[in-house]
Amino acid sequence: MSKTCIVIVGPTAVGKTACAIDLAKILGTKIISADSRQCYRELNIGVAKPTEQELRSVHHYFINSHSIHDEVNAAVFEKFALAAVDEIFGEHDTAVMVGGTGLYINAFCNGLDEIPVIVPGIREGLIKSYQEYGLDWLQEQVKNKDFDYFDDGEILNPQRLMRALEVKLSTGRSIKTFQTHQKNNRPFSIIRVGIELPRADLYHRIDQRVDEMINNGLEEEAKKLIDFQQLNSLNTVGYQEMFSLIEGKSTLSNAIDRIKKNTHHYAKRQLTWFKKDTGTRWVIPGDCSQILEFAGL
RNA sequence: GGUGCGGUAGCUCAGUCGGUAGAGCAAAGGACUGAAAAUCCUUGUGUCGCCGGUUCGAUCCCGGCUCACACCA
Repeated sequence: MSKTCIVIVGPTAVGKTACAIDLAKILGTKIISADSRQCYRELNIGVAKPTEQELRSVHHYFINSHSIHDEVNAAVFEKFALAAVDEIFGEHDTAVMVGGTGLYINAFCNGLDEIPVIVPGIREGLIKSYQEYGLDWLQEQVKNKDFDYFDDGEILNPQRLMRALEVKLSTGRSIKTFQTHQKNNRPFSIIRVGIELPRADLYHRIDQRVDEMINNGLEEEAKKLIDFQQLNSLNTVGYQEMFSLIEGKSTLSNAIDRIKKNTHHYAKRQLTWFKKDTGTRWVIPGDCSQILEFAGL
Protein backbone atom coordinates (compact mmCIF):
# COMPACT_ATOMS: atom_id res chain seq x y z
CA MET A 1 0.00 0.00 0.00
CA SER A 2 1.50 3.33 -0.98
CA LYS A 3 1.72 6.01 1.66
CA THR A 4 1.02 9.71 1.22
CA CYS A 5 1.87 12.73 3.31
CA ILE A 6 -0.20 15.83 2.62
CA VAL A 7 1.84 18.90 3.45
CA ILE A 8 -0.12 22.06 4.12
CA VAL A 9 1.84 25.29 3.93
CA GLY A 10 1.00 28.98 3.94
CA PRO A 11 1.66 32.23 5.76
CA THR A 12 0.92 32.69 9.43
CA ALA A 13 -2.72 33.33 10.42
CA VAL A 14 -4.11 32.12 7.11
CA GLY A 15 -6.03 29.22 8.68
CA LYS A 16 -3.67 26.27 8.31
CA THR A 17 -4.32 24.78 11.75
CA ALA A 18 -8.09 24.41 11.33
CA CYS A 19 -7.70 23.08 7.82
CA ALA A 20 -5.19 20.45 8.88
CA ILE A 21 -7.38 19.29 11.73
CA ASP A 22 -10.41 18.95 9.47
CA LEU A 23 -8.35 17.02 7.00
CA ALA A 24 -6.82 14.72 9.60
CA LYS A 25 -10.28 13.96 11.00
CA ILE A 26 -11.66 13.10 7.58
CA LEU A 27 -8.69 10.86 6.89
CA GLY A 28 -8.65 9.47 10.43
CA THR A 29 -4.96 10.18 10.79
CA LYS A 30 -2.48 12.31 12.75
CA ILE A 31 -0.70 15.62 12.25
CA ILE A 32 2.96 16.54 12.26
CA SER A 33 3.44 20.23 12.93
CA ALA A 34 6.23 21.91 11.00
CA ASP A 35 6.48 25.03 13.06
CA SER A 36 9.76 26.05 14.62
CA ARG A 37 8.09 27.72 17.60
CA GLN A 38 4.99 25.72 18.49
CA CYS A 39 7.19 22.80 19.51
CA TYR A 40 8.14 24.64 22.71
CA ARG A 41 5.88 23.85 25.63
CA GLU A 42 6.71 27.15 27.37
CA LEU A 43 5.38 29.16 24.43
CA ASN A 44 1.61 29.31 24.02
CA ILE A 45 -0.29 32.53 23.39
CA GLY A 46 2.37 34.19 21.25
CA VAL A 47 2.86 31.30 18.86
CA ALA A 48 -0.82 30.67 18.09
CA LYS A 49 -0.78 27.02 19.05
CA PRO A 50 -3.81 24.84 18.40
CA THR A 51 -6.17 24.93 21.40
CA GLU A 52 -6.14 22.16 23.98
CA GLN A 53 -9.42 20.94 22.57
CA GLU A 54 -7.95 20.80 19.08
CA LEU A 55 -4.90 18.97 20.37
CA ARG A 56 -7.17 16.45 22.07
CA SER A 57 -9.19 15.86 18.91
CA VAL A 58 -6.24 14.95 16.71
CA HIS A 59 -2.80 13.76 17.75
CA HIS A 60 -0.09 16.32 16.92
CA TYR A 61 3.61 15.58 16.69
CA PHE A 62 6.12 18.39 17.33
CA ILE A 63 3.77 20.44 19.45
CA ASN A 64 4.85 20.86 23.09
CA SER A 65 7.49 18.26 22.35
CA HIS A 66 10.48 20.39 23.37
CA SER A 67 11.65 22.95 25.87
CA ILE A 68 12.93 26.42 25.01
CA HIS A 69 16.22 25.24 26.52
CA ASP A 70 16.59 22.38 24.05
CA GLU A 71 18.52 22.73 20.87
CA VAL A 72 16.02 22.53 18.04
CA ASN A 73 16.98 23.13 14.44
CA ALA A 74 16.24 21.90 10.93
CA ALA A 75 18.24 18.72 11.35
CA VAL A 76 16.54 17.87 14.63
CA PHE A 77 13.21 18.45 12.96
CA GLU A 78 14.06 16.29 9.98
CA LYS A 79 14.85 13.30 12.18
CA PHE A 80 11.88 13.92 14.45
CA ALA A 81 9.44 14.25 11.56
CA LEU A 82 10.74 11.21 9.70
CA ALA A 83 10.33 9.10 12.82
CA ALA A 84 6.85 10.53 13.34
CA VAL A 85 5.68 9.90 9.81
CA ASP A 86 7.03 6.39 10.00
CA GLU A 87 5.02 5.80 13.14
CA ILE A 88 1.88 7.20 11.54
CA PHE A 89 2.32 5.08 8.43
CA GLY A 90 2.43 2.04 10.68
CA GLU A 91 -1.30 2.56 11.26
CA HIS A 92 -2.50 4.80 8.44
CA ASP A 93 -2.00 5.30 4.73
CA THR A 94 -1.94 9.07 4.96
CA ALA A 95 -0.34 11.63 7.22
CA VAL A 96 -0.83 15.37 7.44
CA MET A 97 2.00 17.83 7.92
CA VAL A 98 1.15 21.47 8.54
CA GLY A 99 3.34 24.43 9.25
CA GLY A 100 4.93 27.66 8.24
CA THR A 101 8.62 26.94 8.62
CA GLY A 102 9.84 26.55 5.06
CA LEU A 103 13.28 25.27 5.93
CA TYR A 104 11.89 22.54 8.15
CA ILE A 105 9.41 21.42 5.52
CA ASN A 106 12.18 21.37 2.99
CA ALA A 107 14.32 19.28 5.32
CA PHE A 108 11.46 16.80 5.70
CA CYS A 109 10.60 16.58 2.01
CA ASN A 110 14.05 16.68 0.46
CA GLY A 111 16.49 16.05 3.26
CA LEU A 112 19.50 18.00 4.45
CA ASP A 113 23.07 17.15 3.58
CA GLU A 114 24.82 15.30 6.37
CA ILE A 115 27.10 17.66 8.28
CA PRO A 116 28.85 16.56 11.48
CA VAL A 117 27.72 18.01 14.78
CA ILE A 118 29.80 21.07 15.64
CA VAL A 119 32.36 20.73 18.40
CA PRO A 120 30.80 22.22 21.56
CA GLY A 121 31.84 25.76 22.35
CA ILE A 122 32.77 26.81 18.84
CA ARG A 123 29.51 28.52 18.04
CA GLU A 124 29.35 30.31 21.38
CA GLY A 125 32.87 31.61 20.80
CA LEU A 126 32.03 32.86 17.35
CA ILE A 127 28.92 34.65 18.50
CA LYS A 128 30.89 36.35 21.24
CA SER A 129 33.64 37.43 18.87
CA TYR A 130 31.15 38.69 16.34
CA GLN A 131 29.38 40.75 18.99
CA GLU A 132 32.71 42.17 20.04
CA TYR A 133 34.46 42.76 16.71
CA GLY A 134 31.59 43.01 14.24
CA LEU A 135 30.89 41.97 10.69
CA ASP A 136 34.28 43.08 9.33
CA TRP A 137 36.02 40.63 11.61
CA LEU A 138 33.68 37.81 10.58
CA GLN A 139 34.24 38.48 6.92
CA GLU A 140 38.00 38.57 7.43
CA GLN A 141 37.88 35.21 9.23
CA VAL A 142 35.83 33.58 6.50
CA LYS A 143 38.02 35.10 3.82
CA ASN A 144 41.12 33.61 5.42
CA LYS A 145 39.72 30.25 6.47
CA ASP A 146 37.15 29.41 3.79
CA PHE A 147 37.78 31.52 0.72
CA ASP A 148 35.51 29.36 -1.41
CA TYR A 149 32.55 30.28 0.72
CA PHE A 150 33.61 33.91 1.00
CA ASP A 151 33.86 34.11 -2.77
CA ASP A 152 30.19 33.46 -3.43
CA GLY A 153 28.50 33.18 -0.06
CA GLU A 154 26.33 35.77 1.56
CA ILE A 155 29.06 37.84 3.11
CA LEU A 156 26.69 40.45 4.53
CA ASN A 157 24.76 37.85 6.48
CA PRO A 158 26.40 37.24 9.88
CA GLN A 159 24.49 34.03 10.59
CA ARG A 160 25.61 32.41 7.36
CA LEU A 161 29.20 33.55 7.90
CA MET A 162 29.22 32.10 11.41
CA ARG A 163 27.75 28.86 10.16
CA ALA A 164 30.42 28.56 7.48
CA LEU A 165 33.11 29.33 10.02
CA GLU A 166 31.92 26.89 12.66
CA VAL A 167 31.83 24.06 10.12
CA LYS A 168 35.32 24.89 8.94
CA LEU A 169 36.70 25.19 12.46
CA SER A 170 34.95 22.05 13.64
CA THR A 171 35.56 19.71 10.70
CA GLY A 172 38.48 21.29 8.91
CA ARG A 173 36.40 21.27 5.74
CA SER A 174 34.51 23.99 3.92
CA ILE A 175 30.75 23.86 4.41
CA LYS A 176 30.52 23.87 0.62
CA THR A 177 32.10 20.44 0.45
CA PHE A 178 29.20 19.05 2.48
CA GLN A 179 26.43 20.73 0.57
CA THR A 180 25.60 18.53 -2.39
CA HIS A 181 22.01 19.75 -2.64
CA GLN A 182 20.96 16.30 -3.73
CA LYS A 183 17.37 15.42 -2.97
CA ASN A 184 16.72 12.52 -0.68
CA ASN A 185 13.91 10.48 -2.12
CA ARG A 186 11.41 9.56 0.54
CA PRO A 187 9.68 6.17 0.55
CA PHE A 188 6.26 7.84 0.41
CA SER A 189 4.62 10.41 -1.79
CA ILE A 190 4.22 14.02 -0.82
CA ILE A 191 1.45 16.37 -1.88
CA ARG A 192 1.99 20.01 -1.15
CA VAL A 193 -0.93 22.35 -0.74
CA GLY A 194 -0.67 26.08 0.01
CA ILE A 195 -3.37 28.16 1.64
CA GLU A 196 -3.60 31.69 0.39
CA LEU A 197 -5.53 34.89 0.97
CA PRO A 198 -5.34 38.34 -0.65
CA ARG A 199 -2.55 40.25 1.04
CA ALA A 200 -4.77 42.92 2.57
CA ASP A 201 -7.07 40.27 4.08
CA LEU A 202 -4.13 38.34 5.45
CA TYR A 203 -2.66 41.41 7.15
CA HIS A 204 -6.06 42.21 8.59
CA ARG A 205 -6.32 38.72 10.07
CA ILE A 206 -2.83 39.01 11.50
CA ASP A 207 -3.71 42.32 13.17
CA GLN A 208 -6.85 40.81 14.68
CA ARG A 209 -4.95 37.83 15.97
CA VAL A 210 -2.30 40.04 17.55
CA ASP A 211 -5.02 41.98 19.36
CA GLU A 212 -6.44 38.68 20.60
CA MET A 213 -3.03 37.53 21.83
CA ILE A 214 -2.72 40.75 23.81
CA ASN A 215 -6.19 40.27 25.29
CA ASN A 216 -5.37 36.67 26.13
CA GLY A 217 -2.39 37.67 28.24
CA LEU A 218 0.66 37.70 26.03
CA GLU A 219 2.34 40.19 28.33
CA GLU A 220 1.92 37.86 31.33
CA GLU A 221 3.31 34.96 29.35
CA ALA A 222 6.30 37.05 28.31
CA LYS A 223 6.94 38.15 31.91
CA LYS A 224 7.48 34.54 32.91
CA LEU A 225 10.01 34.08 30.13
CA ILE A 226 11.95 37.32 30.33
CA ASP A 227 14.92 35.72 32.09
CA PHE A 228 15.42 33.56 29.02
CA GLN A 229 15.13 36.32 26.43
CA GLN A 230 18.61 35.60 25.10
CA LEU A 231 17.63 32.08 24.01
CA ASN A 232 17.23 31.50 20.32
CA SER A 233 13.81 30.03 20.93
CA LEU A 234 12.69 33.40 22.25
CA ASN A 235 14.07 35.38 19.38
CA THR A 236 10.49 35.30 18.21
CA VAL A 237 7.97 37.83 16.98
CA GLY A 238 5.61 38.74 19.79
CA TYR A 239 8.04 37.97 22.60
CA GLN A 240 10.92 40.32 21.85
CA GLU A 241 8.48 43.24 21.55
CA MET A 242 6.87 42.30 24.85
CA PHE A 243 10.26 42.08 26.54
CA SER A 244 11.04 45.64 25.54
CA LEU A 245 7.63 46.71 26.87
CA ILE A 246 8.23 44.94 30.19
CA GLU A 247 11.64 46.57 30.49
CA GLY A 248 10.08 49.96 29.92
CA LYS A 249 11.74 50.48 26.56
CA SER A 250 8.47 50.91 24.67
CA THR A 251 4.81 51.65 25.19
CA LEU A 252 2.08 49.05 24.84
CA SER A 253 0.68 50.54 21.65
CA ASN A 254 4.15 50.77 20.15
CA ALA A 255 4.81 47.13 21.04
CA ILE A 256 1.52 46.05 19.49
CA ASP A 257 2.24 47.99 16.31
CA ARG A 258 5.64 46.41 16.04
CA ILE A 259 4.29 42.90 16.57
CA LYS A 260 1.79 43.48 13.77
CA LYS A 261 4.39 44.95 11.45
CA ASN A 262 6.94 42.22 12.16
CA THR A 263 4.32 39.54 11.65
CA HIS A 264 3.44 41.09 8.26
CA HIS A 265 7.10 40.85 7.33
CA TYR A 266 7.26 37.29 8.55
CA ALA A 267 4.21 36.30 6.50
CA LYS A 268 5.76 37.86 3.44
CA ARG A 269 8.97 35.90 3.88
CA GLN A 270 6.96 32.72 4.25
CA LEU A 271 5.14 33.44 1.00
CA THR A 272 8.42 34.07 -0.81
CA TRP A 273 9.63 30.69 0.35
CA PHE A 274 6.48 28.72 -0.45
CA LYS A 275 5.79 30.38 -3.80
CA LYS A 276 9.14 29.21 -5.06
CA ASP A 277 8.00 25.62 -5.02
CA THR A 278 6.12 25.31 -8.28
CA GLY A 279 4.68 21.95 -7.28
CA THR A 280 2.47 23.48 -4.60
CA ARG A 281 -1.24 23.73 -5.36
CA TRP A 282 -2.87 26.79 -3.86
CA VAL A 283 -6.33 26.94 -2.30
CA ILE A 284 -8.26 29.49 -0.27
CA PRO A 285 -8.99 28.81 3.42
CA GLY A 286 -12.08 26.86 4.43
CA ASP A 287 -13.30 23.81 2.60
CA CYS A 288 -10.67 21.11 2.47
CA SER A 289 -12.44 18.95 -0.09
CA GLN A 290 -10.26 20.52 -2.75
CA ILE A 291 -7.22 19.22 -0.94
CA LEU A 292 -8.62 15.70 -0.91
CA GLU A 293 -9.21 16.03 -4.62
CA PHE A 294 -5.58 17.03 -5.21
CA ALA A 295 -4.51 14.05 -3.16
CA GLY A 296 -6.75 11.74 -5.16
CA LEU A 297 -8.54 10.63 -1.99
C1' G B 1 -10.50 88.70 14.18
C1' G B 2 -4.82 89.31 14.96
C1' U B 3 0.08 87.13 15.18
C1' G B 4 3.34 83.08 14.51
C1' C B 5 4.64 78.33 12.31
C1' G B 6 3.62 74.88 8.86
C1' G B 7 1.14 72.29 4.17
C1' U B 8 7.00 68.11 -0.14
C1' A B 9 6.33 59.93 -1.52
C1' G B 10 1.02 55.86 2.12
C1' C B 11 3.28 58.15 7.21
C1' U B 12 7.19 61.32 9.77
C1' C B 13 10.19 64.84 7.84
C1' A B 14 14.82 66.83 5.12
C1' G B 15 16.12 69.80 0.92
C1' U B 16 16.69 72.84 -3.35
C1' C B 17 21.67 80.29 -1.86
C1' G B 18 15.71 79.80 -8.32
C1' G B 19 17.57 74.94 -13.11
C1' U B 20 10.91 70.18 -11.41
C1' A B 21 13.59 66.62 -5.14
C1' G B 22 15.57 62.59 -0.96
C1' A B 23 16.01 59.95 3.96
C1' G B 24 13.70 56.82 7.73
C1' C B 25 9.41 53.94 8.35
C1' A B 26 5.42 51.58 5.66
C1' A B 27 4.79 48.84 1.05
C1' A B 28 6.56 45.57 -2.86
C1' G B 29 10.08 41.89 -4.76
C1' G B 30 13.98 38.37 -3.63
C1' A B 31 17.57 34.92 -1.12
C1' C B 32 17.64 30.86 2.16
C1' U B 33 20.89 23.22 3.82
C1' G B 34 21.68 22.50 11.72
C1' A B 35 19.56 30.30 14.89
C1' A B 36 14.57 30.07 9.98
C1' A B 37 8.72 33.59 13.82
C1' A B 38 16.00 33.73 12.49
C1' U B 39 19.33 36.30 9.21
C1' C B 40 20.32 39.00 4.78
C1' C B 41 19.69 41.63 -0.25
C1' U B 42 17.02 44.87 -3.92
C1' U B 43 13.29 48.73 -5.22
C1' G B 44 11.80 55.91 -4.15
C1' U B 45 7.84 60.45 -10.21
C1' G B 46 5.63 62.75 -6.08
C1' U B 47 -0.08 68.16 -9.81
C1' C B 48 6.71 69.85 -3.70
C1' G B 49 -1.69 72.93 -0.75
C1' C B 50 -4.45 76.31 -4.63
C1' C B 51 -4.44 80.87 -7.86
C1' G B 52 -1.68 84.76 -9.71
C1' G B 53 3.06 87.80 -10.11
C1' U B 54 8.48 88.42 -10.91
C1' U B 55 11.93 85.46 -13.97
C1' C B 56 14.63 82.49 -19.79
C1' G B 57 13.01 79.21 -15.83
C1' A B 58 9.41 78.89 -9.42
C1' U B 59 8.53 73.53 -5.23
C1' C B 60 12.06 77.53 -3.61
C1' C B 61 11.25 84.76 -4.15
C1' C B 62 6.57 88.15 -3.88
C1' G B 63 1.01 88.75 -3.33
C1' G B 64 -3.66 86.60 -2.46
C1' C B 65 -6.50 82.35 -1.02
C1' U B 66 -7.10 77.87 1.62
C1' C B 67 -6.26 74.08 5.32
C1' A B 68 -3.85 72.46 10.02
C1' C B 69 -1.55 73.69 14.54
C1' A B 70 0.00 77.18 18.44
C1' C B 71 -0.50 81.67 20.91
C1' C B 72 -3.05 86.47 21.60
C1' A B 73 -7.81 88.69 21.67
